[in-house]
Amino acid sequence: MPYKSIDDRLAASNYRLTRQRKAVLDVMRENLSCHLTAEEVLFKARQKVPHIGIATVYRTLERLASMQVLYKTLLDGGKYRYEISVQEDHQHHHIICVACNRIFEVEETLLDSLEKHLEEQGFAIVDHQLKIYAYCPDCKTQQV
Amino acid sequence: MPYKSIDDRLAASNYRLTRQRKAVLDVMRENLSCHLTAEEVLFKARQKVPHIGIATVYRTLERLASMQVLYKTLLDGGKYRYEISVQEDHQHHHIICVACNRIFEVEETLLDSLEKHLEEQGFAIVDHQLKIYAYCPDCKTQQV
DNA sequence: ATAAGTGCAAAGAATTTGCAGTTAC
DNA sequence: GTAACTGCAAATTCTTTGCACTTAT
Repeated sequence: MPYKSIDDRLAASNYRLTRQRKAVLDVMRENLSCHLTAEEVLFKARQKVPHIGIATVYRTLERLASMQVLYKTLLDGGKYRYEISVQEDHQHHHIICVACNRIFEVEETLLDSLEKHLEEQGFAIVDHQLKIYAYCPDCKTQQV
Repeated sequence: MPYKSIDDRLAASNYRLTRQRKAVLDVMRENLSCHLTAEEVLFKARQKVPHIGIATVYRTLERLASMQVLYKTLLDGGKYRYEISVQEDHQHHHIICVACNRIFEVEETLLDSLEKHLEEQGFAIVDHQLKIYAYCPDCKTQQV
């Protein structure tokens, strides 16, 4: 299993563990299945390091994403969102509630047959991402 | 079949068919399975109406998307892309080549069982979208 | 000691908006 | 005739970058 821990990946890339970077990383670790925007990360990180700036947050998120420590995605609304990537394989399948905008995760199992089909057509699949727009159970109930 | 033609949808919404809007709509009709950015639409539309401005293009695309005439999506790179929606049900499943950036369409068939599963959990699904990142057959062949 | 990282503010890129003039109906 | 639409330019929003100062190693 070629999975490397986050700490291994950090150590392998002459990455200085500053207070700011630790704060960002801690925020991401404390919000395991959240899909945070840079601004949300900023506010949470400021509870740890009050003077951290948005540029540092962006730079840190960008760097962590390029190291595969975070997964960066453009789910909706024109803002990037970041999520910690605890497993090697991606499983970024989301249900976005069209009423409350909460984001739910779907477990991955189902795209294997499609992938097989496409590989037969000559594609070499690298990654995939599924977005489902729906009313979540709470919002569905609240509708008349 | 509750499908309404584009013209019906336009007529039903006191929509004035200006030269600019006709140009944008024609561009979209002439690029059936393309996923154009606003800027790409602008340049193509200027071949028909030279003085059309980017604001008009955005306003028209936005309006057509809200009428379900176009499908608006954020595929990659932080820009919205627009595609004409010729069928009632959405089938916006794309393969994005990670080498040449071309976008391929996948026919839809496979997410039914997943939807059934989620509906049982209390979700009411509105739409879904699948992105697959891959090397396309051409680029795969060109790799050593 | 010094290369890397930070915060600020300014720059960029994509999109939206205000407004005075224009046009489809 | 008039409400809707247009083009321009300015404003917004999100993200990136330049630079002088600071800090982890």
